[in-house]
Amino acid sequence: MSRLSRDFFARDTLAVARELLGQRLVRNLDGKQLSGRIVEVEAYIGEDDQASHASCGRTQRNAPMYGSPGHAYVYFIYGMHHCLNVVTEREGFPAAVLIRALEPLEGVEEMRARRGGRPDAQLTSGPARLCQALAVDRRFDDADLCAPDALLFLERDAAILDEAAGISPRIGVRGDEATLAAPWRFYIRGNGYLSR
DNA sequence: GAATCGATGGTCT
DNA sequence: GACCATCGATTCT
Repeated sequence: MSRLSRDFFARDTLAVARELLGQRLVRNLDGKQLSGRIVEVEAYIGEDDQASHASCGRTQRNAPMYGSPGHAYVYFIYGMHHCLNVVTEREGFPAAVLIRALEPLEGVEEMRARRGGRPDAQLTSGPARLCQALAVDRRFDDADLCAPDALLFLERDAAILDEAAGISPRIGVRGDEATLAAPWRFYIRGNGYLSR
């Protein structure tokens, strides 16, 4: 199973988001491997995207979005949750793909424990849920997901056919009409681990 | 099921 | 001091 390289992420964000469907997110936790298949993502593109954390320009918090593709942008939200993004496009242009849901593959028992024994359908079906299940927090902010020794990385798996891929506006975002309507959420139709 | 609401703290103006 | 790319419990229909 080959890892996704930096070249994969250094492209148009919508293309990266679409092609991340079906790929594996892998976490090495104390030697144990936890992984899941990506089933839902959202794209955040440039400072003109009102829903993006970069819409007000560069700050200390969103700096990783302006950095090198293939790095993580992990932010803390609502006083208790973490969310994981993968940075895309060229350095200097703020863009990223938010990983919104996974289908658990390896280390499911560990995920159940980390998620307080909740039903399996709720283990990784949300951006903050999957971070809790895979023990992803701000220690991974700006981490290089393409480094050979990365503890968090992406692996190539089967591509998702167009007829199996759904496209919709993003969830939970604020902004003007165009922002709310932008079809920048991608998901695997009918998958049991979607965030909603 | 759907709608509503509180939790809880980092970040930025 | 306001806001927040969420979650889970509670309170309805």
